[in-house]
Amino acid sequence: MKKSAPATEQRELRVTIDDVARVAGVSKATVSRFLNHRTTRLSPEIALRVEKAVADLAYMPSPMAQALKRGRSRLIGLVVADITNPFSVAVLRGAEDAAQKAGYLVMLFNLGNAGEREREGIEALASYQVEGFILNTLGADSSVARELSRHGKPAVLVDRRLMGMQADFVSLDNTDAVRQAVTHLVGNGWSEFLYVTEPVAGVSPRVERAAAFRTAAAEHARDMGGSLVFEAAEGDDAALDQALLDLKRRAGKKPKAVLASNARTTLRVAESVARLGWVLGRDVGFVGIDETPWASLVGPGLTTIEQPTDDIGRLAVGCLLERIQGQDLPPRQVLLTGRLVARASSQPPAR
Amino acid sequence: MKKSAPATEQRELRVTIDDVARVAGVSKATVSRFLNHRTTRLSPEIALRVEKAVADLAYMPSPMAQALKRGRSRLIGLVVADITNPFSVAVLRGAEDAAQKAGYLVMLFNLGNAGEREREGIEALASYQVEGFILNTLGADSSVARELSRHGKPAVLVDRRLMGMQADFVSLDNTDAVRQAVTHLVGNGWSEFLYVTEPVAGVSPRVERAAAFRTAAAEHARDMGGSLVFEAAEGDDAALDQALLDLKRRAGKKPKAVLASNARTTLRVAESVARLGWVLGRDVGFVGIDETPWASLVGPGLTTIEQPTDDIGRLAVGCLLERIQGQDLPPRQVLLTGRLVARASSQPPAR
DNA sequence: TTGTATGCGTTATCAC
DNA sequence: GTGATAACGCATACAA
Repeated sequence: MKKSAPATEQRELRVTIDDVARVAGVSKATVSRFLNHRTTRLSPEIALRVEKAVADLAYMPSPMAQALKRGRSRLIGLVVADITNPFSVAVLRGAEDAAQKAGYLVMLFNLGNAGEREREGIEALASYQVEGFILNTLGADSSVARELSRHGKPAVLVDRRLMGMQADFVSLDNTDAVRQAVTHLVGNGWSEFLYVTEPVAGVSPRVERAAAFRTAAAEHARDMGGSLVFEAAEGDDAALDQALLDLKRRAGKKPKAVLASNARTTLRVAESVARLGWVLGRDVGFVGIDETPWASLVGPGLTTIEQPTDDIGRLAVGCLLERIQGQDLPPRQVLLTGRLVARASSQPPAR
Repeated sequence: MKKSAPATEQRELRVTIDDVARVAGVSKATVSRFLNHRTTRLSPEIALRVEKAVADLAYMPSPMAQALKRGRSRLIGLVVADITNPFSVAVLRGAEDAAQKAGYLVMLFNLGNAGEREREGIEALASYQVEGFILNTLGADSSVARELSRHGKPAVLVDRRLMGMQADFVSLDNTDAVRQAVTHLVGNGWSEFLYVTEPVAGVSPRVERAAAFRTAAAEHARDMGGSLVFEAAEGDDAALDQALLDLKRRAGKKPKAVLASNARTTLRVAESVARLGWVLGRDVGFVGIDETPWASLVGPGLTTIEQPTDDIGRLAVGCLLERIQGQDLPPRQVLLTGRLVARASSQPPAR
């Protein structure tokens, strides 16, 4: 019945371990041993026969069956808050690459910014026996931590911390990044500052960066006029325009600069500046977190802080694999430092 | 032995169909039927018991085991040429979304532009019993078509055709898109044209768009001065600068315009224009294929042709699911029309 | 209508 | 050293 291969319709030609065993004239146990426990000694002659059969049939074990048996799937689950976000994609790239190199495949679950689906995503991925998670979540659903530990599978957080979650964490060194930006601008002679961020709302990188800005501002107090943090609500461009106008009024004749918390904010600030008829780097200094391919093309070129996104992804799966391999370390934090890419938007103000 | 759950170490608390059966006081066959064949009539009383047990235990079938048994995994394999490419990501987004809604999960394999890994990717994904493929490949490895039909699994091509591959194909209507761009520019009074593309090298969308440009140029011959196609090699910025200078010389006093084949090309053209000290929309008209978040910020704003990327992804999995459900249709082509987003870079030339 | 038994492709525990 | 054989969790043909 198994041998009947109708030539008309191409049937499933999956080569199984039984086929190999039959061709090699051994039992499947032997084949399995040959494949998995290279240590145990097989008689050379048999080893050769098996090896040849495997090669001839181009046999590849079914990861599904393996997963079912051993409980390990060589799969990594990646839950991402918003695949539209270039940062997420960059991390994904690094992660997928590192995973591939380690013989793992990535299963993706995109939340589309729908926080309530976090549990759903983890659930779905877990059901496929992923061996661990990389989470770039919204942190909206606090039950995620429980959900995760319920499965007892390792997880590493990327970019965003999760309250009540004891796990490895890989991210940009936000404090240092903001400090670099402020130091750079102050050093170039800018003195009135506005830090623009998406609504903080307890999202950890936003919280940290805003706090870092306040700290840095305090550190540079004697070289700075004033500093303010503005939370730019999603669609409210008018408010952002107004914040910039306020900055201008506040600054008077002193050179004013804006610091944007990420690429999306950078976009919005650039648009706002354009609406006001200002020119970046002339009417207002600028540094934005997140390097982008278009940074050099906007105005006179935008100074940015580049995140080592690739490394973030790579290190995230690195951490994860260590956990998967059973190492029982305490939760680690991996903070990567950003790199300031200086362009004309932050050059010393005229006069 | 199964019942011994050491309280010290949280053991695998995977709920299996056996657990449900035990709790409900029925056989696992009954549970399975309740879950899969809602049609077959169970005695209401038993159905209720099973339902309650499933709910109480929060039972979720193991997709792995199901896949092993039925040969179907509710998994879709997505092979992407370069996850760094915003277009790929946009498609991925749409695809992942549609897949999720249909109860499928996406397994991702990124080629990182390494064409020789196409087979590897398909192989890896296939081994996980993905039910079908969505391919946005490089087309470098011609063995891919064979590889695919070997597995007998449906595939749909996105954006790039594959030689010798009979499969569904979803893409932007390249011909129409280029025609829109040319018509728009000609209508606004631009007359000398340069079409800039990445090296064509047999890559189908590049071929098609370049061809479409030549056709459109021919159609508008009486309103156009001249038209040329330039293939911008990867790192060779000087050549691109020279091409633009040639365009200028050729055009003389006539208004000259550049058409960029995609977002990456747009970036390079914009950089080149900046190097030459020109201003888009004034010294040179411009339209680029691919809408981007930064299009409005470069120069006076870049006119673009927006691809319906989301729909492309969505329709791709739509096609795929139809195939998976066994419909035996002839290969289809789904061509989606782009939308011209007019900005100042293509406004009628001064004078 | 429900239960029993078998097999999907592996790995692992026994015997031999 | 090697080969039966029993799981892994599930779906289904068949028996009841």
